[in-house]
Amino acid sequence: MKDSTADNKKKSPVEAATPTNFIKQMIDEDIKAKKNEGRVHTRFPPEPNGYLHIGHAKSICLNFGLAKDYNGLCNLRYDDTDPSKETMEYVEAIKEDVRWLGFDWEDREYYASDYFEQLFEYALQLIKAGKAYVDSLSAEEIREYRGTLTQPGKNSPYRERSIEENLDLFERMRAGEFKDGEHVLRAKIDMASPNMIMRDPTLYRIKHVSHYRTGSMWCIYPMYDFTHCLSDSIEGITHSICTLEFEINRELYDWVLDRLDAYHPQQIEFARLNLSYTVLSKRKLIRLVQEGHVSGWDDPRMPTISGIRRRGYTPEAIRNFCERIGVAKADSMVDMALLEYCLREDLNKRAPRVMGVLRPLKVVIENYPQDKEEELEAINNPEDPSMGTRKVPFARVLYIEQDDFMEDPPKKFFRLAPGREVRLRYAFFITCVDVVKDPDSGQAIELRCTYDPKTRGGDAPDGRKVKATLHWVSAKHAISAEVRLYDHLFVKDNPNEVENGKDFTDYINPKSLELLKNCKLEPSLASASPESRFQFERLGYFCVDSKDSKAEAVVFNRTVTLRDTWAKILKSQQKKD
RNA sequence: UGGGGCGUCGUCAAGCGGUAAGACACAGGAUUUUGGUUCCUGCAUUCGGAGGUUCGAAUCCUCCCGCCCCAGCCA
Repeated sequence: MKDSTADNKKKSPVEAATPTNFIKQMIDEDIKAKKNEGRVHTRFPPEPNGYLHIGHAKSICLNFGLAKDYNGLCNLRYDDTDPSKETMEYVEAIKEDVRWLGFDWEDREYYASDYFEQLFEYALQLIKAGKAYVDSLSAEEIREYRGTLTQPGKNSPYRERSIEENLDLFERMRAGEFKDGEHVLRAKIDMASPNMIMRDPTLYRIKHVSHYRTGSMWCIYPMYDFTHCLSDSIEGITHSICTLEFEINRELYDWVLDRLDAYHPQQIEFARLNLSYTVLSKRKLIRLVQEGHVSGWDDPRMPTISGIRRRGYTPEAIRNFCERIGVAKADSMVDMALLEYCLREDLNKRAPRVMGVLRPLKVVIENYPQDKEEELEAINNPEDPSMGTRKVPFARVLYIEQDDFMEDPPKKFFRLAPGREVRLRYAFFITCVDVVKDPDSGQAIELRCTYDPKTRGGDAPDGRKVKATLHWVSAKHAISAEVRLYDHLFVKDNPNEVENGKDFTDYINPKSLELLKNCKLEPSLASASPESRFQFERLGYFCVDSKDSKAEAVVFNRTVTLRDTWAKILKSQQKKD
């Protein structure tokens, strides 16, 4: 019953609808209540101080996705208020990543730094309303005055300065009359608030640092809590979606907007993504890069968008993953296996199949004529007949995978072994008649086989069956390539959980990268362009490395293996022993 | 020991007072020229725990337990 009707049934609009979540429910209610005239306007607000990672992808998909679902808009806004950490390099990288993921902010590319003048005006307003003051305590003193989680703080001796004095001091802060740290502008709220955030939070600090966009225009910079809510307000954002750790900041978000009588967006918090076998905190990712545990932000083992892209992931797979994991408020750790499932699902449909031998074992077909060669027809993608076929050259000397031969095979191994017949995919049945071994190691270095010319294409006219089909490549025609095998960056499912005296870097997987130098690939791959993806049959999905691959020295990255039930059988058998 | 949040299958996650969706993972089986794909089948008498309200509770109330976040002039 596998007709198109059944397929259509499966993808009926109801079932294909993106899953609901608590944010959509809130928006639905807002729309019903005619809030914001039914408008939906979100924003993705990265700080350009690092590269985007898969956790950001969740936020990007959420924000842009909501805008799309509700016929609204989503802005790209850089939250660039700390000039000591932010650079143009990051701005560019972020744009490239968001675009690659498939989202478009059109002309709405904004920067908090563009609002500095307006923000300054707002600060003046706050001072005039008696809601902010210039504090001249040192950073350490401010910390002491703040109190603790269980004890209230105490008021700064500068808290009651006159409005005039505050105005004067704040203007002079801007004018550069003071050194870093000499004064700060603080909101006058409540030093005894049970919410630490509300104990007269700092609004502006002096930093004689050049900003990557505003240069030396400013020497005072607004803090996040002051900037973010007002930036949202200025842009007419309706729903300001952020992660859970900002939940306590919402009180301040609302406070600022209320004091200033500004348009008031709704902040909504959701749980950030955690993924098993990797880390997703900027601090940790930056360490991996700086300490050389990886080759850079775009190392294919990194959970960064650029790393994942270089690894060979598709934007479709990532978007699908973000949809499947859902949006909620409970802390969660998503299984990497789900991401890999989404990837395979996508690649299975679109990646052309090809044959490549990673660890070559020479095979000589004894009864195949010395100088003969022929071309066999291979299907490019059994999942998609429209992708057509190609010719693969066959000759007397071939390579097969070392793993596909065992001299003394265990029970369930049904690949090649002495005396056994198997199929070479799209080619012939071959039988192993002899094994040439290295005299020192005893390792098989060459297999002598015979082939059955009547099985050309892979079917025996007499109907006999073989239990295995192997991939192979003609020695004479093969191209050599470097292949990089990647595995989880960490051996621990949650590397954030560190045992006493250890560091998360202690859990880095020593085998996260395996370099294979002398792989043999079918000749059609010689012209593969950078970033193009293939399925190496029976092995996994691979892509041409975007940085290191050259026409004369091809480099492939293994994106992900195929599901491997044989490996599972081996593992469970090993466990039994 | 202050405040804010959160606890539904191994992992995500629906559920919104009418008797536990779905996905991944896992385990079987079928089909297969990829030990791939696809297709079947199984997988929470129970929702952190204990009471209570109700004809009826994962959903409402009370208490308890556990986990996360906050003491940056970071975001």
